[in-house]
Amino acid sequence: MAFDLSPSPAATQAPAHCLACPVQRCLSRKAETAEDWHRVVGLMPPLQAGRSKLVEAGLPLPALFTVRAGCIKSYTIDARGNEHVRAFHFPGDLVGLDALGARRAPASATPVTFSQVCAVKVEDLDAGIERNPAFNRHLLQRTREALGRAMALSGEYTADQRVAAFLLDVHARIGVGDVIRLPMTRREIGSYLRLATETVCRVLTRFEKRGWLTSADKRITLHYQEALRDLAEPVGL
Amino acid sequence: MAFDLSPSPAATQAPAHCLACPVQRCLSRKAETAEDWHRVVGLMPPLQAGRSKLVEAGLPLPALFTVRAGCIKSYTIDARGNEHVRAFHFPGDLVGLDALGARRAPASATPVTFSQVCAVKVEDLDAGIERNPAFNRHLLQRTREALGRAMALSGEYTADQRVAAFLLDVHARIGVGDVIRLPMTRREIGSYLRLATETVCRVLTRFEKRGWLTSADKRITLHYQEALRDLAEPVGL
DNA sequence: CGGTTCCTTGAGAGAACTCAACGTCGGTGG
DNA sequence: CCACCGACGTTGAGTTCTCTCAAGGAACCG
Repeated sequence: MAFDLSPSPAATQAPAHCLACPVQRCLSRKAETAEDWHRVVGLMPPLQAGRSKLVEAGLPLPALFTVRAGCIKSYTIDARGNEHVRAFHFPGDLVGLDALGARRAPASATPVTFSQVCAVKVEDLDAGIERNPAFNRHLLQRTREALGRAMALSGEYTADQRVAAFLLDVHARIGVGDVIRLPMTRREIGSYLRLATETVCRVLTRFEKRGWLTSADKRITLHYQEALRDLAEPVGL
Repeated sequence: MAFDLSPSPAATQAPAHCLACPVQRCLSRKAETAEDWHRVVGLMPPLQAGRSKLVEAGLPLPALFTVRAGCIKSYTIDARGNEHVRAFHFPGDLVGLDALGARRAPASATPVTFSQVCAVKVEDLDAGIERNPAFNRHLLQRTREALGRAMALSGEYTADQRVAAFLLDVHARIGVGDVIRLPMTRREIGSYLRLATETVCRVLTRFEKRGWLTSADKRITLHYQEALRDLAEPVGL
């Protein structure tokens, strides 16, 4: 279902920060009344990398967040103190879906880079769920998408396939032309893809030697997406 | 949230096959009217292993299914013709959540063994969503659970950890005393856990040599769950 | 500037895979 | 009735991919 870009009847009731919001795919678009608008869209102060937690694993979910700018990661810390990145959330994505309705959040969430998010308090969301079927479908849809992504990633793939799929996915979501500005470190990428940091490096070097891309730290330029696509195809992200 | 076992106001409106249903956790328990009961619960003829598909990958989801007896597997076939099991569904589980709201189902579903399921047509489900918020919460909750399971499994674990977690999970769901009657083959277990068939065998043999269990083909008897639990703990299924 | 974190490359180790072989079981057809 | 076939389960041997350990250079921050 493509997103409806035509002006909604509620457009005139939108808060000022919504009118200037770069994100098109947002929970707020499902709001039907001015009351709902302000319930649903609470712009939060800018977030610095790693300075705050939106969600704390083990505690109840305080709110559901829509990323407006930047990048948020969901992660867990295992018994040995190692971090495991579960997801990267880019503008338009919802943070907290994995905890919605659960007593305790399964993962923490924190900004990877300078970020801005909108928050919907869980109480308000529950109220919205009761009354607005469009909210429901939106949430169910997004949760299903997250499930699909997790399923795809849980498959049995080589390091090359994983990295290729990751690059294409990130490119599709925040790429500008052929260029990707990666917000996260190699270690975080490796944690997300279940690869050692060194393996991520080696794969990138390998791709670069083949002329498929140019890697300058966090700036990746894709030269030959077809090759990456051939590799990543089985992953089906 | 523990399931409410007290007679619901709708109990007298239940179809005959519901009164005799062994499954307690079912979409039907959310029905509020006689109309909903029959909309939601359509008992299907018994299914033989591998003889039919409930869901066909690539096609729209025809209905959502609740497993009443047996075991259903969700799976995909990759470009090389290899099967990848995404999930095993036991009595009480919903089949098709990963396709709900999507144009095309991401995975097929077929019985692993002699099974019985109830079906809710997608149209009826949508109607239910509009009117009954309890449906929604149920669906969202189940989808979130599936997401949690996928996330847990997508982690980076050893073969021993995976198999231990799998055995405990299956035991919790369909175990009788210390005994598990596995409905699926070693190949299917390996496909689900992203391990070679031989590796699954070797791990089971290893566990048996340590006295943790007795493995006689599809019949597994757990002797020392603590040891398995210690291994599986990081997986957090 | 030090100190820390990140990125990169090399060398060796280990876990799981592939290939191969064999016994068992259940179904099928001569 | 039984021989045959295919699928399944198990075990062994060798290989391969990724990890771990180690080290050096670059970038960033206080």
